[in-house]
Amino acid sequence: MPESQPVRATRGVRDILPGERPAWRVAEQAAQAVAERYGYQQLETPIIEPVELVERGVGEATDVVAKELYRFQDPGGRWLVLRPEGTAGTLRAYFEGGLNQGPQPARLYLIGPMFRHDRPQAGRYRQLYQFSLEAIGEDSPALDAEVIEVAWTWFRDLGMKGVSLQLNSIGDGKCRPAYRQALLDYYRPLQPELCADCRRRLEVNPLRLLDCKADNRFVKDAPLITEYLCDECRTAFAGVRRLLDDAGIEYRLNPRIVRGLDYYTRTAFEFWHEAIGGQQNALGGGGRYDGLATAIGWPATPAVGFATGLDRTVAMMKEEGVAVPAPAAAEVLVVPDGPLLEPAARVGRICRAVRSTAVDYSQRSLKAKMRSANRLGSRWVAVMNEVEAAREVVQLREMGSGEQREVPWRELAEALA
RNA sequence: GUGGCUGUAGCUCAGUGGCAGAGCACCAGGUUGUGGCCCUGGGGGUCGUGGGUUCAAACCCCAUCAGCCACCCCA
Repeated sequence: MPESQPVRATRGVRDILPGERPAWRVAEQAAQAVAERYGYQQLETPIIEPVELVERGVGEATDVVAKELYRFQDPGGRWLVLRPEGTAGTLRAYFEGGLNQGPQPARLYLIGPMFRHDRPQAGRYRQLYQFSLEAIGEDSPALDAEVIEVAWTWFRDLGMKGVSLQLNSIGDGKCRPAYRQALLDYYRPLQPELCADCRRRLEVNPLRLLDCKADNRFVKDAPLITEYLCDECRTAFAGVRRLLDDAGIEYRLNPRIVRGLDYYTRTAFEFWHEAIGGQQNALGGGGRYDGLATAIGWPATPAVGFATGLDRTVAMMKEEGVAVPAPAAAEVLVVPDGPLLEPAARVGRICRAVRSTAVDYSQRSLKAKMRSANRLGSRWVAVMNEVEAAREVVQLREMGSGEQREVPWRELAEALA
């Protein structure tokens, strides 16, 4: 009888069990393959980062920082965070690791867990996994188009169909202030009618007013950022669009895409999936973030990138029926009939030279062991009793055909080859 | 932060006041060394927790905790 309630995983996180891992592996390997095909190199950054990196990089007024950050003090009293996204850390590593002194742009990608303490629900987790990719150190709009193309190709390689690209430009430090003012001029008179969140946004981050679903009716007539872009931003945006057109990548211009992180400038985009139940339809997003480097105290450096969610992508693969065959846990199962631990372990070792092999050390009936062999999906079973162990032979059974023959241990490698 | 729904076996769940159940999983047997289909049996339950009502509570009431879903935001 248990002493108390069984310990379960903490809220909003989950295990990715062996049955699901093959689909994850397909998604991850496709990500690596496509990124590397475009000349991007993998990097890993720490999951813990100094709190300043995220507060100054992502922006203190964003939901991600203001409400969702896992923030804690380490035993030495330093304030740390569990990274909520990968871009700020990647840019930090770019400088600290001297990648800014190599060929530019540095093309980098990262696959790993991120942490956001919001309320969990379908498709939304407190530990989520992202594939993110960045081109750092050059401001060509061709790189904006390139990173979009990488993400686009990744979804296509995975066999995903219902993905759409939403594209916008949100200007830069030069033209955004004017637009910001225009937004304020438009929204200020409406203030009494706005929802509580929007009244706060009005003071803190007016761009995010466009994101509000509750005040949809006001968003419709709000001024458009694209009307306020400066010449440079306008030219850059046109360049991105021409490159996407030329690449045959379809997109929808969506002036309401403003992104939830402060560091974006100019190009902003999101990938949506026609939501299959639930509102968590964003598969990824990104854009240019020329201001991030200075925000975290490094020299001004242009960069562009995206982050995509593996959790939702894998879920959508399943929804779309993308087939991922699950390989057998072990191709060979060694089944001793009786207490024959050493001989069984030895036979296992022999088989492993050529095939993945597990050994059944249980004391159950032979019938029960054969049943598990069947459920494991093993292709062969090597059975032996005491007499056979003494003679150093096994009965090698092929589960598919049911054919079985006696094989000496020394010939097992050939028999399984 | 706000709302809705749900907590019963390892898992998925049925059970609306009167003996705590099913399917799956697990073990054994049917078959004296041999899997899949089938059949039989077995082990396994503080009915989330605490209190209340009642002759009697998994069921009704109160509280509490947890989970899920949704708003919001995002991947």
